[in-house]
Amino acid sequence: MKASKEALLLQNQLCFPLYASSRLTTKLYAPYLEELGLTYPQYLVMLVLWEADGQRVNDIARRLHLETNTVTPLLKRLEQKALLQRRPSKTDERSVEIHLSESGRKLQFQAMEVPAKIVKAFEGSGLKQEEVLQLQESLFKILAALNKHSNKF
Amino acid sequence: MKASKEALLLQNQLCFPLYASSRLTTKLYAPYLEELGLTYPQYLVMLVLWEADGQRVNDIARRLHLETNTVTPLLKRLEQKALLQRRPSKTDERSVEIHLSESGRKLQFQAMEVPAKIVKAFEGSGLKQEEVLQLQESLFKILAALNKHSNKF
DNA sequence: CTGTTTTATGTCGTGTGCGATACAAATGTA
DNA sequence: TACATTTGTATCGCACACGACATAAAACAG
Repeated sequence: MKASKEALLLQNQLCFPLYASSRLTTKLYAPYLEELGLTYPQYLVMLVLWEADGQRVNDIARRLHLETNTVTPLLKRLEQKALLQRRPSKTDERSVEIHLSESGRKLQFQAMEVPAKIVKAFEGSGLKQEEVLQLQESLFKILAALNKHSNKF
Repeated sequence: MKASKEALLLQNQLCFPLYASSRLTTKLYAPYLEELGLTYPQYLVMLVLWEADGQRVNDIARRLHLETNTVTPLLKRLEQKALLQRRPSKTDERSVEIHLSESGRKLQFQAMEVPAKIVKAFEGSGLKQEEVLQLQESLFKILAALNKHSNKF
C-alpha cells in the first residue's frame, strides 16, 4: 500500500479495532469477575495457575505474553488476597514459585460459571457463535505471528 | 456450554487472545510512533483529529470508545507537545474544542508512512493479507456488538 | 577456581484506562 | 422564573503495562 491519508482513516486500521474491542471485552467481564474479587489480568493469572500450580514468575509472564515487571505486582496483589503464596525455588534461588492457596484453588469452582455468562452476553449482542470461533482462531494465529516477530522467543 | 474446567483453559478463552494481541500489536507500532514522538493512544487521537479538526472531547472519546477522563490527560499531553490547542466552545461553555496546530497538521505527512511499515512487519511474520482483512472485519463487527451491549449508546 | 556473562526477579518512572465523584453550564419543567 | 435534571469535562485513586535499569544467583569460560 502506498503512503496515503486513506491508510490513516480509523476505518482502515487493524490495531484500533483490536485495541478497542479488547478493552470493551474486558469491561464485559468486569461485573462477573468482581464477584470473584478479581480484575481481568488477575483472572488470567489464576487461569494459568489453575492449569498448573507451582509455576515460576517467568512461566506465567511468558504464558500471558506479559513482562515480568508487570506480573510481579499482580502476583503480590493476589498474595494479599490470600489466593497464592510466593516461595523461592529450592533448586534455583533466583526463581520464585507461585503456589495456590486453599482459597485460590476453591475459587476455580466459582470461576467456572464465568465463561458461560460471557458467551450469553455475546449471544445477546446478536453475534453468531461460529463467527466468534473463527475470530478466536484468527487471533491465536496473529498472536503466534506477533510472538515470532518480537525476537524474544 | 456447561460450566466446566475446560472452559477455563487459556486456549478456550476469547478475550485473552484479543487482549494479548492488542498489546503485542501496540508494541509493534511503538518504534515507528516513537519517531513521531507519539504513544499509540496519542496516535489514535491524532488519527481522529486528522479526519476532522475542531472536535470536542466527547466526540474523540466516543470515536475511540474511551471514557472522557482517559482522553482529557491524553489531550493535555498532546497540547504540551504543541500538536493541538484546547479551546472552550463559543456555543456551549461546557464543551472544549480541540484544534490542531500547524505542527499537528504537518505530522500527518510523517504518519502516512507508518501503516505501510506495519503491513510489512505483518508480512514478515508470514501472515496472509487476506487473513488480516477478514480479521479486521470480524473485529469491527465485535466492536459494534459490544458497543450495543454497553447500553451507553 | 576466578572472572564474565546470562538469567530471574524486581524497582522506578511514565502513560494509560476506568469507576466514583465533583462541578458548572445547559436543558427541561412546573 | 425557580428548581431539578442532564450533559460535558475534569479530578482522584487504583490497577495495569512496559522500557530502563538494578541486583543477586547461576552458568560458563579459561
